[in-house]
Amino acid sequence: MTRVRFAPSPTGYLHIGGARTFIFNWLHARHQGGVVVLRIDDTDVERNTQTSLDSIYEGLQWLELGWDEFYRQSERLDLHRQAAWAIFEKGLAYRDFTPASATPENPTEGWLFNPGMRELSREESDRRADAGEPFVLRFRVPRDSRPEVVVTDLVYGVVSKATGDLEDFALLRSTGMPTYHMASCADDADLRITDILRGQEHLANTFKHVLIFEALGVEVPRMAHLPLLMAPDGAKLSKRVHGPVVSVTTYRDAGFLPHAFINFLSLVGWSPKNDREKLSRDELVELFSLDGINRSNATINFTDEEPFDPKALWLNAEHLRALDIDDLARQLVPYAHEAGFTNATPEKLRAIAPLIRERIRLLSEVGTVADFFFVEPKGYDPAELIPKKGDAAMAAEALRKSKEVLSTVPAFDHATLDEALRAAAEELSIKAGQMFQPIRVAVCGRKNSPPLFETLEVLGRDTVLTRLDFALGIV
RNA sequence: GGCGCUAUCGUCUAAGGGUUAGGACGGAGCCCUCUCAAGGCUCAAAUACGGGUUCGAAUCCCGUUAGCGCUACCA
Repeated sequence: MTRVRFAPSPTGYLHIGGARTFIFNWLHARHQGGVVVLRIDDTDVERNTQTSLDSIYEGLQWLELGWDEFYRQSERLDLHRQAAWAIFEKGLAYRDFTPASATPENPTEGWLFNPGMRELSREESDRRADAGEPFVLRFRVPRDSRPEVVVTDLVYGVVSKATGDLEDFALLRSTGMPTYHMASCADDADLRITDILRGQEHLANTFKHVLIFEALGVEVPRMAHLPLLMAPDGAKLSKRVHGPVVSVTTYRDAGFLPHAFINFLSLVGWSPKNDREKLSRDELVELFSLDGINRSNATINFTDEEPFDPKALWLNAEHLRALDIDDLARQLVPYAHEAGFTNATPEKLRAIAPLIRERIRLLSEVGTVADFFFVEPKGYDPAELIPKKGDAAMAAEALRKSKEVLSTVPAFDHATLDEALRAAAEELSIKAGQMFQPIRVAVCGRKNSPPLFETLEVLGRDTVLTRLDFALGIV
């Protein structure tokens, strides 16, 4: 049984890199019919915050992928400590009494261990510990008996590191708290994690982890490291320097569909190798394979002006267009309210949805694309009313004529409107387009809009006539 | 500095010894059209650099350069 885990630490917001790691884990597990474990790696008490934890839940819940088991490392500290001391008992770890301030002597030089501590006798070590002297528990890297540590990564292939280049890393801090390496491996072993998919920044840590797993006497899980997500400036994505664009909730708030967002992220660093781009969640589960994962970092393409990767936008638009009208209308409701359209009822949105479905890339764009369905367009420049190759007089004439026609037309539907308005244009000896533009601007407040007749139909005769009057007054 | 990893159009990627180096987004143009979209068609756009190996290299090897990561009692 495949068991994977996603192990965020609540020291920051859930950003899209973390989300992608979760997605890949989820996809991998579901593809194999396995189990997804969510584990909060909160052993760094100093930096943990509740808001980070909330942000992680919020982001993860929005993805609608779910998980099967849940753990918090802070509730499993005894397990981690027991594991660490088991390693110590086997002689594979030792107490280091060097004060913390003295350890990082010179970070630019290869530090391996603090002098004198490795070879402390068990008796002396116990004695000093009993006397209350603080210490960290360090792993005793077997540099003499073993030339290198070899890992076969499912993405990066065989990678190895000389033990002579591996420092004696800490297992337990002087506070007794486990380090990330210790807690992570003890938990992975205890939770019987079979496949570890995580960011490539952990590739170098993997050698240490292999040593820990071996010391624990457990099988080393399969490893698959994922290429990192970078910002266009070449730096790793970070909330501090790149702003809210890296936060999952930003995508949610802008009106991404969760499965479109998942679709986008799944395609960065991974390829189904069949030129497919728009993929449903089920298709992703079926197609997902570690073979398709890349080894090089990928850049998310955003700018200050456009915070979302154009491809993410396009994919979202694709998924939006694939939604059925009722579903789309339902999803639009909160965004219409957010835009300030207090009169945006589900019924009205249901009527508008077909008109904007192919014109929005984000659900929030209902606010800019469909505004005139909810508020009177009055701020436009009267010059906009003037049709191409026409003048103000032509605009006024077209407006007057359309008012006359629209107030008497027998039905207010597409076919009737189409026929009546075209006939009116002919009567005035102007082109249909010259007839339509003043109406469009009067009714929508701008030159770009959904198709005119459908728009008029949704707006209704009274509203349309009122707006034509207003336009006539300013033209 | 040491160690590890990586390098194909602007971006995401396919091709893993033999292809006119393919697709997608974005860009440009044309068509469709009541505007805007959507849709259709077309075009521009890449194997980091230098050496090998080979009949043949984007692909294998070495070097250079660049980027990223690790080098903590952070994760």
